Amino acid sequence: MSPRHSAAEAARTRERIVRAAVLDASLLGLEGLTVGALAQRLGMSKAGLVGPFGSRERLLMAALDQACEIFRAAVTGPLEGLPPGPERLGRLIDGWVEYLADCPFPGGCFITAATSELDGRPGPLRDRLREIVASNRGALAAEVAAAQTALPGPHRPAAEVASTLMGLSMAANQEIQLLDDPSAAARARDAMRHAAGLLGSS
Amino acid sequence: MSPRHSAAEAARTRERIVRAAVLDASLLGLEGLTVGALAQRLGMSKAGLVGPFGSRERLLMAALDQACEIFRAAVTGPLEGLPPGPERLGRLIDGWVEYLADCPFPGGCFITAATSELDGRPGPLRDRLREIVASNRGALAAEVAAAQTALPGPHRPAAEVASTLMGLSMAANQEIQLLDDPSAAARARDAMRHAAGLLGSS
DNA sequence: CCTACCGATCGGTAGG
DNA sequence: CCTACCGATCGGTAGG
Repeated sequence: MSPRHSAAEAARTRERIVRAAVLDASLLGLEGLTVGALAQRLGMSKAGLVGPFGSRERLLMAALDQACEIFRAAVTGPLEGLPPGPERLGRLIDGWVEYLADCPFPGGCFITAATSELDGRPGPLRDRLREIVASNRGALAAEVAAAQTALPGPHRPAAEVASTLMGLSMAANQEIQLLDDPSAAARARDAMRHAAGLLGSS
Repeated sequence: MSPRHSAAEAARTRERIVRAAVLDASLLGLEGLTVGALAQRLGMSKAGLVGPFGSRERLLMAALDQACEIFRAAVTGPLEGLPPGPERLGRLIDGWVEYLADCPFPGGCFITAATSELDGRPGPLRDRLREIVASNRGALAAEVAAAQTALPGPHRPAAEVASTLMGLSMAANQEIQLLDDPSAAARARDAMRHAAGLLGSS
């Protein structure tokens, strides 16, 4: 006979809380998330909500990690098995733009928003985000470098192309989330493919 | 004989409050600014701090407008009198990168941070920010189009180049504020000049 | 997982 | 511009 509260049940509760925390933090920011409001929305007490994490800050950390996981599942997950090269980089760009245009986060790219919110606030959350962003940037520069070896030169420095692609994703996010510009996604796709060297010079 | 509290004195007080509010909001976000903490830092009462504005939200609006003014004074102000064209666009890029590298806001570009914070929160602050960003984007696209007429073609669409420049500024801001990357400014300058068509294809 | 509570702080206002 | 106060809410904890 299983206990009233099995470990699997506790894990499900935890996951349910984290999922709701990600949605709240996407709209209100990590700092704007309050345990009282989140508990009320889930029909739980504040103690029951924070309990599985120990503190609000560790709940925020779990939400940040979950957001990173959602990003990876949407953008880089579908590339698994494809060999590095122009084809893979092109698909990465398409998936990235699709992620921005039909975003799993209601408030737009979670990582971009967290960057602006946390970059001036020293602490564990900022440290973790810095790791996440540095890792994503490094992986992106490697994708660019791999594609360049199969494309005719000369090439821009891979780090510069990676910066351009990161920036274009942030610009598209702003155009979609703040400016409600319906042409943002198509423009971002063209600009990113061009910056990556995947389009002719025409 | 002047009254104890002249209009000029009131204006100075107001300006002093707005200046401090911009600094606080740059580090904590507009939502993170609290009138109690700001009043204590200025040695004032909460009522005295909010009084000249009527409410906290109108103080935030004044801070947003002031931040926009600071950005313009730093980046587009020095271009006054220069005719549109490649020379002017190049100087704009240089001033923009300099603004990001040696930023008048302690937490990095105020407008970029406000975008991420406000884009999911309907209200007067979001509406005002949207006007500011749309205006800046439009002016930038016009600068690009003017420069292109004096440069050998073919050209990328001006709106696409404007998106790329906006994005590169955001990427550089992230690299400077979150990643502490000392090569960010030089890379951003090269990438922006290249995106603007101001560099050869070498 | 809950109730019940802690001290602190929130934005705002009355009255001067 | 101040003091003194309002009701509401904050994150957290004790005890079960």
